[in-house]
Amino acid sequence: MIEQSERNLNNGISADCVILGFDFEKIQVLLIERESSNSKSPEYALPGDLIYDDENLDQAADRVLKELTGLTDIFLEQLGAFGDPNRLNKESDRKWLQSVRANPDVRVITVAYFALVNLRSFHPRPSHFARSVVWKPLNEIKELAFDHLDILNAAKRRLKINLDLRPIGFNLLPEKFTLTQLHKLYEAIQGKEIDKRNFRRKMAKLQIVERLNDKQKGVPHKPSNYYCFNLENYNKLVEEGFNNFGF
Amino acid sequence: MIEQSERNLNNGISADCVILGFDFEKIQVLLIERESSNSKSPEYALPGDLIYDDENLDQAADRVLKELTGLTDIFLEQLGAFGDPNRLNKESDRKWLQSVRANPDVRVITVAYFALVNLRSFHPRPSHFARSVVWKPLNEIKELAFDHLDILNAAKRRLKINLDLRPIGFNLLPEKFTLTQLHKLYEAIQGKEIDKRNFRRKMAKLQIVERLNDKQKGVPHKPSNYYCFNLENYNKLVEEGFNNFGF
DNA sequence: ATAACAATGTGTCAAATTAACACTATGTGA
DNA sequence: TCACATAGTGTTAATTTGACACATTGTTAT
Repeated sequence: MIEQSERNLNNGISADCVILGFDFEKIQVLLIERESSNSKSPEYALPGDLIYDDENLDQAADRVLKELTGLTDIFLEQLGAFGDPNRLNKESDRKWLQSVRANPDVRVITVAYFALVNLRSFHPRPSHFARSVVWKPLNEIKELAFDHLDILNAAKRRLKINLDLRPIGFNLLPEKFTLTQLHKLYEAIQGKEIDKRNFRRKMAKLQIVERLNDKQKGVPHKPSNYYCFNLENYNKLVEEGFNNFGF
Repeated sequence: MIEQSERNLNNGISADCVILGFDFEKIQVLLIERESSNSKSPEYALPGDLIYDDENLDQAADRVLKELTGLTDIFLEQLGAFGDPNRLNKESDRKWLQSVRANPDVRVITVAYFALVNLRSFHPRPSHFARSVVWKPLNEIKELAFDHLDILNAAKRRLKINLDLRPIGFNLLPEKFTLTQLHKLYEAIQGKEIDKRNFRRKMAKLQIVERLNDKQKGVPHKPSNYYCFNLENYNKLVEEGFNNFGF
């Protein structure tokens, strides 16, 4: 049927990524910025690209992530498929597609992915699908292109659920981190305060963090001890069927 | 672009449904049966159909479910998108597609759905995509067409996770049921024994079941009391942010 | 040098939840 | 009326959770 030796884009399916990071204050999401056609404030969208006919969905998401961040081997999980037949109801979306796609009017289903990264470990770089890339605070985003706000909301839900099922927080932090940073991360994801002593007690009991012989330097207060994640103990817990990493 | 007045099938995307029921013994899944081309044992697949270009994904799943079961307003949730470019590696799959599809060789992405039904409330009926329909025990299925076994495994995981988040079990039971039936259902989903007294104590505390003035009749032992689900109390719990329906 | 500052790090107790465990009650059928 | 089969019920110990306040340690400013 298909008679072409070059790599073929599948015009009906795209992979979009919700890439989340944590700056020790708020959860941030990586968005691509496009110039507003009519001089309004800039418009944002999730990074994504059409998939090729010879790659599977996960590979397409990996590719988008790699092009944008340079990173591979990242926590990446499918969120689901999205795509109303009339998701192109915004005029600006239609115009933008016309500028970047060969067949702008074809119905596209997007398969959304959910990635967790340490945002200090790379500088996002533009790609053929993203001229300008920015981090934005997850909870302050009120508008996005297409149905991307729906996707973002699905990501928020997934983040919370995942946090109870496994300690995904570690994917958002650097290799060594302080308990306060981990604590703030849990609070940011759950959207509520967690008692400091109770938090530390539970972490101590789980034994999935390990105390390093290393402290913060140059902070104008008592320096915090660094910790790292203990993958081995985590795996043990999971084998035992443990599933309560939440609070 | 599209110049046709008739309803158009989108040849690249299908909706497949994992329809689960409970016979008070085991979790059952509704499969379509196709005659084995070479006289081996029959082959099974998940029910599904290509989507139309003017319907959204959820609507397509609703349609499949309705055609097969006659049911609407059913618990139905998206599982995710599946579809390797080379999912047609089995000869039998390719043959079967040739017999039912206009473009059997086009790459198809399938969006999988997850439905929970009371299997006593209907008799599954054949449809244009399903000549013969059967219930099979979920945990005894070792082989399915295409990548449908992957989808089934995703459904199993989702079922367990969902059970902790909300009392989905009630979707699998008739309106009135005994506590023993509910208990067995929880055991079937979790795949482990749950102490009878502890189970009943927790249900009593949650107040999401209501005792009816009605008993089993004609059973050769002490008749069990019937209960029904209390939606109001359940909603109250959810509003309070309760999320521990598990054991 | 020392005092003010700012964030780290630590323990106890009461309340709630969970896990483990065995016997009586009630209807049917022989 | 007795045997059978399943329904239905309570207690105790161990664990987990939630609420709560103060001493520690390094830096900086005086």
